[in-house]
Amino acid sequence: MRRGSVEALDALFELASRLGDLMHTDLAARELTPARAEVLLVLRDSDRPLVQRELADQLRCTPRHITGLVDTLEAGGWVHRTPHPTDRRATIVELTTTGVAAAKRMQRERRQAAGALFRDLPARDVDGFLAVARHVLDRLNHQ
Amino acid sequence: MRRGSVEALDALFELASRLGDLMHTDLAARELTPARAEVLLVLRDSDRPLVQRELADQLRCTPRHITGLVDTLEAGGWVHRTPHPTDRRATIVELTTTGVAAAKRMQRERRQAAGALFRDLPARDVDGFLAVARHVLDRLNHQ
DNA sequence: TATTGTTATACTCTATAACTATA
DNA sequence: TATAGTTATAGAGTATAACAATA
Repeated sequence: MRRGSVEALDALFELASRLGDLMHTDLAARELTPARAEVLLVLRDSDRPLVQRELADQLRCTPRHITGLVDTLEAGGWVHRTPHPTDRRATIVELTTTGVAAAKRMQRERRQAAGALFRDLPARDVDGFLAVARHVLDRLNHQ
Repeated sequence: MRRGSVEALDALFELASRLGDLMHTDLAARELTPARAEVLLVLRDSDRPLVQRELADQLRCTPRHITGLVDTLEAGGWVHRTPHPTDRRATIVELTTTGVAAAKRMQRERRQAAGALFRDLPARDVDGFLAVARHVLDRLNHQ
């Protein structure tokens, strides 16, 4: 077996866990959670409004779960629901001004955090890290 | 900012998420969950029996949470509680034979999975990946 | 007075199943 | 008959606060 594989896997999980904790704390200060923040980012990344079903597909979760997330986000003023113009079963979810601002801010902070984490590493090393990560992701996805 | 930083961070989270899903599925087939499996692994890695308080410290969670995890693990026959010989407030948690077998098996499977994921990459690349991961972890831990 | 583990309570993530309205 | 979203229910991760027994 490849030397260092287990260590690499351990480091990967440890890293994800620590970064996840940090994110969680930062989001909590703004009354958000990782799952709810993810909804905002998906809406922000989309070039058009999404229907709840599409949100469920993109977040890989159940429609039922989306109902709850959107309920909370709507109550907090981040998104609002609109009836679909032609399909009366469907509900369009759109970011409010507040939601757009929150998503923008999260994107900016993510860029800054990424920059800070890898700052004093040679570009070559970061590229190598990314290449390995993508290689492993490919393995997982196709097969 | 370092080019590729954001992509590296994204890939890292994606990877952790996919691997986490796989683990979750595998563990569920054995009536375990990630949190409960972690208890077994910590006990297995320790050279001596641990008290619940020590488990909470090592898992970075609350003593209350440990109570629940150990309750379930004990009911399932993976661990058993023993009164501490000298400190009557404390409770020692030890793996049963079943628990030891489960922990061993998880360790073996983790080694195999790690090997499979990184198999067709040059050792140099895996080492580089690990070095970057550890560098970033250091940044997070000390500062 | 401090510590160990517990009861009580609560929020969040996530899922399945049954149901309503609509396509 | 299939689909979108909801109500109902449930398990799991995780936390804080209050408390009893013990150190």
